[in-house]
Amino acid sequence: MQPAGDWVAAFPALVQLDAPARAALSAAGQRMTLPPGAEVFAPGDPCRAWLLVESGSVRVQMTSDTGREVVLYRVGPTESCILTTACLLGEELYSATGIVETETVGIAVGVGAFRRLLEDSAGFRDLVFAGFGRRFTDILMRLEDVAFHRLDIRLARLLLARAADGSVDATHQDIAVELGSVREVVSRQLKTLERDGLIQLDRGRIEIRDPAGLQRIAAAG
Amino acid sequence: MQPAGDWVAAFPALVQLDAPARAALSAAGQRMTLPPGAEVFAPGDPCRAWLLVESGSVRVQMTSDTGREVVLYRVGPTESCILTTACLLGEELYSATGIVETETVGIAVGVGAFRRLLEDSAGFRDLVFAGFGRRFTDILMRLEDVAFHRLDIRLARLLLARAADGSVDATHQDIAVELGSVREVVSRQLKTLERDGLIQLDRGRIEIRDPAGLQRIAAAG
DNA sequence: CGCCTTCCGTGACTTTGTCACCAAACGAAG
DNA sequence: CTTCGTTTGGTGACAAAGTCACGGAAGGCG
Repeated sequence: MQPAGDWVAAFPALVQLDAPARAALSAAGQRMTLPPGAEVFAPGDPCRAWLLVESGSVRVQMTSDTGREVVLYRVGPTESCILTTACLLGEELYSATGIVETETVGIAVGVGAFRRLLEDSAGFRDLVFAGFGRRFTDILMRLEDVAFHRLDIRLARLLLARAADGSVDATHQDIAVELGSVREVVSRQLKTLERDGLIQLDRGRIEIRDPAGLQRIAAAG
Repeated sequence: MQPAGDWVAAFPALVQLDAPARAALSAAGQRMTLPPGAEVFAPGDPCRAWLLVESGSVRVQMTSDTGREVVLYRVGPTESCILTTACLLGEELYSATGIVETETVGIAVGVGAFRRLLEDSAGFRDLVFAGFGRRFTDILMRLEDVAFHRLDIRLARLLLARAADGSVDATHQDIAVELGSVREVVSRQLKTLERDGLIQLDRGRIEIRDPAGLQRIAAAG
């Protein structure tokens, strides 16, 4: 726990808040650091607090009864988790899992304080709901992707999006979860891309050899 | 347009509103009747008003670039459309289509009045956001369904859910859109169910012959 | 009745998912 | 360094679902 105003001041997103709201956030927010792999919430959990990420990244994914998984979205710095907001507002239980990806510093605001802030601060309301609206569209895109788009196209797009320095660090399983598919299929697709000279496979890593070629595949859908 | 308070009084969901909010809603809301088939909004449209259904039903569905469609949810009496709320809050464009199913009487509240009501009325905020939270979970369920559940199971469930009086009035195409699949596949599955004596097919209609048998299939996943 | 539109059935083929194994690469313990 | 268990990746055989291309049957309507 930090002195009041310390972490609040560090949030660009919070400058729009009026003084009383910032003070209330400081007082009510519990600041915490979570290690990679930590489970922030799981399906069936009641929602006890509104969550705001200061630094790091939390991955939110859904698991089916058959064990298959799909990544819904990630919560990055200055963002809040739409599922948490939805659960708080609708008084529902979590229906997905939140997993810390990189060490994350986050603020937890208890239900009571969250509701009070929503009541009292127009700035806080904007903060909460603007993000909400934008994330909702993201989820719909994800639904469209999984339901309608071919896997090779989505795979090519993911590789391009993730290829920070010409390579992607991820296992085939990681990628399958990202796309809502399964390892075997992803492995085969990657093997084909390798045979065609577009990428080169290593254990836990994929080197991009022909970005333009991947672009061509990605643009096909 | 009705006299102030007329239609507002008819809404069970609105009793929680305080007098000023009800007056504001009465003044700002545009009451309108829409025929079946009317398009309430389409992808790319800007969101000009918050929508509330008084009677009837609006189907919200997403269309992919390849022409495939999937029903996201329906908006029934006393409900509002989560996508509209999300677009208003996030200042985004519509990403789906809203189509009137049965003749619908609805209230449209302009953006300005919507924002003012959100600011001024705690009751209105509750009204808007409680529904929002619940619908969001529905969408996640839909995503899980489309991504992970077998079609025969989802089909059996749909038939049972829709079999009001022992039969379902829908074309195979209707059902395919409902499930996010395609007509040919649905036709084949239905044919199999008919061969197994679980249903009987007519043009635009499906008679349920063995609900227990369908239950067994539906329970398998 | 003839004509047109909608709805349904089906074969052939592609893509994706499931199941069952195996092998290579890695890492921790001895 | 070797052993051994775990993680990761590869592959064949098959099932489920989607795509493409038809063609035919049922209804509506002049």
